[in-house]
Amino acid sequence: MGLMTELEKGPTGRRRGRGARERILSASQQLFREQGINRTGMDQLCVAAQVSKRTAYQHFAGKDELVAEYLRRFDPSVLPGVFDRTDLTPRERLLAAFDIPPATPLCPYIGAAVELHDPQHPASQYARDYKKAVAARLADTAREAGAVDPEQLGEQLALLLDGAAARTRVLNADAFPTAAAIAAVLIDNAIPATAGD
Amino acid sequence: MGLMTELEKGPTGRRRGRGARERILSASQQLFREQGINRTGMDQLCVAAQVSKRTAYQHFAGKDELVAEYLRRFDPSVLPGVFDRTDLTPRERLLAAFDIPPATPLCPYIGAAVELHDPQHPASQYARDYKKAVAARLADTAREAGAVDPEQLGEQLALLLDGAAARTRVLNADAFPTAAAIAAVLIDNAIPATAGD
DNA sequence: CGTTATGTAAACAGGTCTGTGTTCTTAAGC
DNA sequence: GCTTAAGAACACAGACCTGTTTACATAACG
Repeated sequence: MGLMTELEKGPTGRRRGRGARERILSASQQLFREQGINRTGMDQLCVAAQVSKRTAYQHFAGKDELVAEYLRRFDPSVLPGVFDRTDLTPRERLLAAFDIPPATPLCPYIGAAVELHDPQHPASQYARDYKKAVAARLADTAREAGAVDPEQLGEQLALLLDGAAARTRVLNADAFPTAAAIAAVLIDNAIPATAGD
Repeated sequence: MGLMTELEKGPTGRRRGRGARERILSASQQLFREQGINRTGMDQLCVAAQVSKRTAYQHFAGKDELVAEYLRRFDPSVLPGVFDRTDLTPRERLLAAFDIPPATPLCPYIGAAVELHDPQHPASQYARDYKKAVAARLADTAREAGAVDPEQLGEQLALLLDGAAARTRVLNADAFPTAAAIAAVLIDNAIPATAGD
């Protein structure tokens, strides 16, 4: 009976259902990425999300909370499509982390941390948590691959990812192949020839 | 007779000499670093520089030009105290690039590129030039050290520097030791045992 | 002494930002 | 059909930002 999901909009352009929050977050992902956080005003964002400002501020206490939520929704499962690939060996999974689609302009976590410029900001804190989670996941996979010091290798590979992201942004040129080449050297050095696969 | 350098200020608090421009740039270095570029207004900056806004806008066409000049004045000789150290072997010089004072919070070039968010901005263009210059200097030193592929090694080490800077910023923890460890591995791999020193 | 830069001080213009209040409209559910 | 809650539309407040303008002061130099 109930079954009212996706009823979207009425004849006058009215939008109901629970779409407002999702539309706001979706517009945030696009605009924050394209223009940056500070250069995207709430007005513009609400227009893009087809939501009134009043509604936006009923869903989010303020822009700060929205930014934090934007980051949180960004990658809820930490590098999906990399660590989940059971068809790859652990070693291949470590390298797969550097095969990112070229459409990705910049790691949003670094962007947020730099733009907000306040380590205490909720979004900055989440960016920290996320980066630690990535390093931990890499370390787990490194352990699985038989690395001598998986924590160290995980931290090293995480640094390579961040370096590639930052350098890609500054130079406007894809730096991930370089990072992948370094990763290959580190992985070969850290994993005994007889281990893993 | 002339000899009027450093006459600084008159009895009424008036400041003359050619200090205004330098004071503005000096205040920029401090404030842009502490608060970021976008969060530092020209008003605040002029107060800190003890300069009227009128004067500031006579020296710089606008904030954009000031930001570009701020970056340009930052490190005119590209990593001073690293490439100049003739007391070190080329190999040691490559590693010395990772021994940065812990007081340095973040590479201002990355910060500017992210904050300004416009690759066409003069400051973004200079940041690109600077990063390329660093990589070239590293490549030169790598060649001097006898590396097999000095261009590649230079690019790799530059990526490590940027990775350490970005990661230090996001995590609020010094990532340069990790980068130095990776650098040591790369250098050892790229330089034949018999070359250099 | 008079002229001329150079600078201060402070108001102002026009814009954008976050966030709120106010009124009207309409869908959902009984 | 009636009630209720969610949202649209829109003006507005208050702050801050970049950049300009006006009026005044003083140091250097002839």
